[in-house]
Amino acid sequence: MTPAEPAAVKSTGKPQTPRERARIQTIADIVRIGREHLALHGAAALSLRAVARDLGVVSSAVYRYVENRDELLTLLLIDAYNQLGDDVDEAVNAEAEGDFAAQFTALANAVRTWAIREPASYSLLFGSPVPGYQAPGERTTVPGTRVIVRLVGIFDAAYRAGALNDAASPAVVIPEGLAADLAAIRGEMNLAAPDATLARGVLVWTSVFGAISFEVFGQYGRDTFAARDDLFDHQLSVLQGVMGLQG
Amino acid sequence: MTPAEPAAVKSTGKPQTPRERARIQTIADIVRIGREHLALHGAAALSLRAVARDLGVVSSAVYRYVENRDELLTLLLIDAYNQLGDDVDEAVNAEAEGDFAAQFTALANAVRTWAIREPASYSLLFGSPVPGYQAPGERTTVPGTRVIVRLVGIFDAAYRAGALNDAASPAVVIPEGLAADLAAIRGEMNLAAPDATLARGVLVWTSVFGAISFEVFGQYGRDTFAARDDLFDHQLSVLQGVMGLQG
DNA sequence: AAAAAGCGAGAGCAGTGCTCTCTTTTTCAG
DNA sequence: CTGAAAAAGAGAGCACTGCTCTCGCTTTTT
Repeated sequence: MTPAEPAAVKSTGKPQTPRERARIQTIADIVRIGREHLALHGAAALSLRAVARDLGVVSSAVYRYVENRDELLTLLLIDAYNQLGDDVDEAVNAEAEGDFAAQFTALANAVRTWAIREPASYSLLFGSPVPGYQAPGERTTVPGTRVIVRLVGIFDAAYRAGALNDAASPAVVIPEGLAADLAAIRGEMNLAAPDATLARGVLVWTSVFGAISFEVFGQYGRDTFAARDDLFDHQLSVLQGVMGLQG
Repeated sequence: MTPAEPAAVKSTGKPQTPRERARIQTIADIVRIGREHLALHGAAALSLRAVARDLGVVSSAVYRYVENRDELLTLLLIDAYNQLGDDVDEAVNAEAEGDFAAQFTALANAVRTWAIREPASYSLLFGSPVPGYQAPGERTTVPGTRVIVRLVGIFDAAYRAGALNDAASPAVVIPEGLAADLAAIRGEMNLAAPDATLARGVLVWTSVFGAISFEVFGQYGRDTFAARDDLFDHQLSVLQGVMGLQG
């Protein structure tokens, strides 16, 4: 599964002095404790003072390591993105190279499993934005796009391999503005798939996260769906059909 | 659009004494101010003391009207659900009675428009749950299900009218557990549509909210999609195809 | 008119984020 | 090896939060 030790610490070469090593260790401890508090009480209840208590240190001391509460949120955000990315990569890599349908299913199931296991982290990444907190794009963009990059990679590889059934997308017209956006994405990510395929990929992407969010955030009633695994499987198979992925 | 005056106050008959009328008015003021704070600063930053200040009263006085912060959240939750429900009803009712595709599009666009206009309220309803806060089902279930009830109603009416193209759903097998859940829903809501249709309806439901959440929560990058209206329109048309709704 | 209930003000408690100063410890340069 | 510099921890303090309690005052009810 996911490693227990957070790796959100910048490893600029080898740690030299013992003080530097201690500092890195302390930051790692703060992230670990913060992750525990996040899992137990949620993001809004994340308190630097409580982390300091668990660390066995007075509250002002943690400010030597973490600039403020938002900085800790950023560290936890990056940590969670990488946990999720690792899980997804592992699951997708376990599938046969040419079995794009299985890869898609594995990716979606990995996201769902992680989300159910770490609902607070999932909320932090994909839920309502924490008020007053703006994630610094230059630090979170790369880990934050690992899953979507992987998903798009699967779809594009499937397209290149001729594994996408074009009959699934009839005469759907892509408006000009959207086509421009998609062209930019295609260029930036070196994709081959045409507009209709990319647009459907976006829909599949949002739909997968919509289904998972409904489950994690409790939007289905409490007792509406008992067979949630079945439900998700079914949703995936329909989305697979939307994509034209032959199962 | 939506009325400016919140109606989340229980109107048990006519207000009798002036004190009772003043009380109802004060609660309405608290909800109105709370809604403003919610829109400006988000749910987690909603402070009873700040509401008290805006109300021109000392902080402990609001506890005469609202049991605690969670109670205020519940009032705002109900208020927001009803705002959204009113907007959706109005939009759907404006369409021709037999034009189910237009009704579906109107519903989805109404939700999206409201969500973009009131992102904090949307987050409260459909985002990460507020930690430590559990919405009291007996007060929120009815307003909270207005949209989905309306959506299912559209789909079921379309099915009864023979307006759903069954060719869209090939040999998709519904597992036993999911079929049981769907049967329970069908019974409870007096539906006629078969399992495959209901299951697709659930997918469409979660997909619509997934797309809106991605937009409102900023999950697309900042500049990834400039033509967001086009994108949403396209997603709706694909989902319409998934449902087999003839446009 | 007297009793009861409702209401607002104020003090107070425990918690939060964050800053500042002071002291101790560690690192580094000469 | 010694003294300066840097880093770290402790503690006090400020402004804020949710919430409780008590004390008077006003309105309603009996």
